[in-house]
Amino acid sequence: MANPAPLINEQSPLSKVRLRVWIRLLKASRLIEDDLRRKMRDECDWTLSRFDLLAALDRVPEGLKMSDLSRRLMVSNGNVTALVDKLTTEGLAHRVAVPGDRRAFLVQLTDQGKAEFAKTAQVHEGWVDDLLGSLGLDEAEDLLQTLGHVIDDIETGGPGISQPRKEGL
Amino acid sequence: MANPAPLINEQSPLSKVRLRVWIRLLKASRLIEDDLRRKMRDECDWTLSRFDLLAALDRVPEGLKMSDLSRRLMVSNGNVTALVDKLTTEGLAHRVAVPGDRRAFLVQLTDQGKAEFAKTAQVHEGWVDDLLGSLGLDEAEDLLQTLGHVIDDIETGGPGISQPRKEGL
DNA sequence: AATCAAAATTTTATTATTGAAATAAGTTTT
DNA sequence: AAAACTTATTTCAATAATAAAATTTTGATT
Repeated sequence: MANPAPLINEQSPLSKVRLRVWIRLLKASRLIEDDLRRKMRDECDWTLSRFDLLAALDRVPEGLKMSDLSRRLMVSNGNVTALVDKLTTEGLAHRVAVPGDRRAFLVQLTDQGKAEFAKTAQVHEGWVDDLLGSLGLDEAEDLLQTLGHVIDDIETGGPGISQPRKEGL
Repeated sequence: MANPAPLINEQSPLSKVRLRVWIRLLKASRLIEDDLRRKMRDECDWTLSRFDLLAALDRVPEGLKMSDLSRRLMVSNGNVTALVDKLTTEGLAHRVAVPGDRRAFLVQLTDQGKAEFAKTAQVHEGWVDDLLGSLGLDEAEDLLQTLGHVIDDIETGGPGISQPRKEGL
């Protein structure tokens, strides 16, 4: 009655709705990210990548390997190398040897790094709170859950594995 | 009105939840975008920017000005120039004069451009449908609505205007 | 041990994007 | 109609990110 949902989803409403979701998700994300990036630059003279890197390190006091950082931040290895190098010369982070593996090391925040991050993180949280000001608690929690499902689905079943979905196209 | 919302939101749970929402939104967005970018490159030999540009043009048959494209795609003017130049030399788009304003022109798709976009758009929709496969219709529609609110709020009340929020800090 | 493949990081060359200055056309003010 | 703005686009130099190759170390197999 309401929706006879065709089995062939080539033209199904659902795939169109999902497409619109993606477009809107991307737009929201860019809108927020661009604004945060601009504020970071103008008001703190930081790049957003730098903030993200410090945020990742701040959450794991024992430190993270380069490859962990690369994976978590979803940026290339070379990029992490350059970022960590810069933070190191500025005294915000340092590399410490991993006992038993001379290839790798852990990147940790210095005390100065922790302190500077703490300051900026507070300001950053305020910006985000402003930008997402339209979200009430319930709405925010729903969103959190839905996005969580999407992420899990992509990370587990998703891209690399590509289970067969349909025969024709 | 409806929300007793503490005036000091510095440590309020809500701002923390919003921060988590932002982090998750960004993660989902990157996960999807990276995957689409990779597939575009590997399977179609297209950049994602190219696809986005064609998509914008496809929706507006009468054509769009460079500045419109720049605004819609949220990329710089110079970037649009370069992209349109490339599409033009490949015969997918062309510039047509705007009567009455010799500064501007409209960028339109050529027939070839429309045809090639149509093909790729179909494939693209399939990828998105897969990536967002965890979203049912209801969930997708909720998400659509919530993201719509977020976007509207940012675009109208948001960044440029910056009504005073707090004195301290 | 000697060899080989995998893992962790760095280096490199290339590409994409930006932001700012430059050019040019249109609009408003005086 | 001159001067001063604003808008539309392009050019250009600098930045940031990537992908791929190179280095070094580890772990496993023979």
